Amino acid sequence: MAKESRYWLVKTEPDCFSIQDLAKAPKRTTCWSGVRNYQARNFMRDDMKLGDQVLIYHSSCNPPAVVGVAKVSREAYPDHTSWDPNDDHFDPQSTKENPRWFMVDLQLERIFKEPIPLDRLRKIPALKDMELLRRGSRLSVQPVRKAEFETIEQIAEG
DNA sequence: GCCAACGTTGGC
DNA sequence: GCCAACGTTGGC
Repeated sequence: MAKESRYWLVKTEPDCFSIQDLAKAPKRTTCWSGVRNYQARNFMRDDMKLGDQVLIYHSSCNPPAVVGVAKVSREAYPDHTSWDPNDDHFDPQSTKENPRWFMVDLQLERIFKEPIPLDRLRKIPALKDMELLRRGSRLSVQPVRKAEFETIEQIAEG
């Protein structure tokens, strides 16, 4: 499924980096650094392609919600924050010769007029199999099915 | 390769 | 702040 996915969802804590921060970034673009989970890394490194659409999700906030859409503007390259001893995401086992962690660049497409909160997503039958809604789901980069993406877009457009 | 201990995520 | 669920680590 991941191999064919052209739609994704990434989580971010808005206290740390929000979609509004992305809107203010140069070229409305950011490198998605700091992912330190192998499954999430593999999706970024192996499967995310230029132009793929990415739902932005705000987590650890009230309410947690899907807040907008970005697109992949650069495919995977090594996450340099893993080499910086002063960075929170430093990993001494990642080297420039053999990088362990990767990231993509994301460019903002649009911010939803109304964020779609988690409890609302849970009530939508078409989304019942979303990874995000799975009990205990913690993946910070995850594939989204086309139909799920389109359902969310329709809701966001009112 | 098993699994207990530990650390992290993230909703509530 | 709590805690369930999950991922990683490391001893054996």
